[in-house]
Amino acid sequence: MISQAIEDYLKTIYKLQHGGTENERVTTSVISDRMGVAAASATNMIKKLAEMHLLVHTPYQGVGLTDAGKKIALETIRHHRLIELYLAQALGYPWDQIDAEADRLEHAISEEFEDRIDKALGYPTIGAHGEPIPTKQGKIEDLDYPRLSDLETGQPAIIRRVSDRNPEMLRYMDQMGLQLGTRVEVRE
Amino acid sequence: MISQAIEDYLKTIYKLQHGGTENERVTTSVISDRMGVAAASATNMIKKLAEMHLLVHTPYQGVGLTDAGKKIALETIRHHRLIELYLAQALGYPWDQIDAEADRLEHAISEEFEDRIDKALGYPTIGAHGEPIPTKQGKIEDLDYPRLSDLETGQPAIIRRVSDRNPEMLRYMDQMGLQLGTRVEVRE
DNA sequence: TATTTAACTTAGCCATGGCTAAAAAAAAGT
DNA sequence: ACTTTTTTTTAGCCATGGCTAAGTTAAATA
Repeated sequence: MISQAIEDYLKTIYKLQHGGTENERVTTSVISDRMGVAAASATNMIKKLAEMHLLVHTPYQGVGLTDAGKKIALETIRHHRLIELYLAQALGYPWDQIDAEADRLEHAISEEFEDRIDKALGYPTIGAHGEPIPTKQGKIEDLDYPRLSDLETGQPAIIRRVSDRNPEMLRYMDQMGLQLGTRVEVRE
Repeated sequence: MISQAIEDYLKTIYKLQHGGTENERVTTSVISDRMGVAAASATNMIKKLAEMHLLVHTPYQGVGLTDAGKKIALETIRHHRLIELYLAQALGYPWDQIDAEADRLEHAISEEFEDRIDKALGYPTIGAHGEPIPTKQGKIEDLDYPRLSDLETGQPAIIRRVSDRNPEMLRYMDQMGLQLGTRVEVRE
C-alpha cells in the first residue's frame, strides 16, 4: 500500500528533481534534510521505494523517480495545490498558512473530494503561490520564470511565483503588499 | 501523543456509551466489533488508554471514559460533524458519502480549519444526520427523539435524526424522498 | 454443582517508520 | 598517493497498532 510516508517522500523527491537548479543529484542527504529525518531513515525508505519500483537508486549517487513514482508524486502534488487554493479562496486562509494545512489534508482526501473542489475552483491550472497544478492525468506545465536574483538593477518585473517554504517571508510580503501579479523593480 | 487510532477508539467508545439504548456495558467485544479489529487489539488499546487515564477499565466488565477521554472524544466528534455538514452544504456531497470522507478528514484538520468551516456554516448546532454538534467547549445537547420502531400505527411524525452507519439505507431514503424534516406516518 | 460455552486477556509475532552508533565508500585536502 | 572528512549504508533498537493462538475468567446449561 501507498502510505502517507511514501507519498511524502515521493513528493519531496519530485520537487527536488524538478524545482532545483536543473540537474543536481537527488542524494540521500538532500532528501533526509528536506524531510527532516535522519539520513539512515531516508536510506531505509529509498531502499523500500526502489523495491516497489517507484524509484531507481544508484548507491552513493542518488535517486530518480520511475513513471510509477512520478505518477504518485504528481497526484499528491495535485491534491496539495488544489487544497491550498481552496483554503485560500473558499475559506479565506492567508497564504502563509495554507501549505502546512494542505500537508496534512493531502493524504486524507478522496478522488471525490478532489473533483469537487476542482470544480468549485473552476478547474484552475495555477496554484496559490503561482505553481502549476498537475492535471488528473499527471501532466504538469513547465512554468519557468526568471528568478528575482537574476534580474538586472532597474529591470521591471511582475511577481509570478513565490516559494511556499518560508511562511515568514510570505507574511512579510503580505505586509509589503506584494502578491502574485504585483509589479516590482530591482533597486539594488 | 494522541494518535489517530486513539481518537478513533475514544470516539467509538463515546458513541457506544451514549448512543446505545441506555446503560449497556461497553465491553471489549462491542468495541472491537465496531472498530472492525480483533478483540485482542481492543484489549491492548483499552489497556493503553487506561494507563493514559482516558478511560477506566474494570477487567471483564467494560470501560467508561474519564473527563479527559470524553473531551478528546467530543472534539473528534465535533470535527466529524462539522466536516460532514460542510461536505454536504458547501460541496454538495450526498449524505450517504459524508461519513466516510469525514472519518479520514477529522484527524487531519487544525483548530483553524474547524473555526473557519464553523463560521462558514453559521455556527450550526445540528449535524447533517440530525445529531447534535458538540461545542468547542465540549458541551453536547442530549437530543432524545422517539425511535421509529416505538411509534404506534397511524401515528404521524417528523424525521429528526437518522443513523449514519448505513449508507445504503441513506441512499434508499434519498430515493424515497425522505429527508430530515420530512413528515411520515406509520402504516404497519 | 459440574461442565460447557462465551468473553476476555496474555503471549508473542509482524510491518511501518522512526532513531543512534558503527562501518564502508567516496570526495577533498595535503 | 595517502590521509582526513563527509556521505552513505548497515546493524540493531524502539514505539505503534495490528494479528493469531492459547490461556483464563465469567456465564450459562445440564
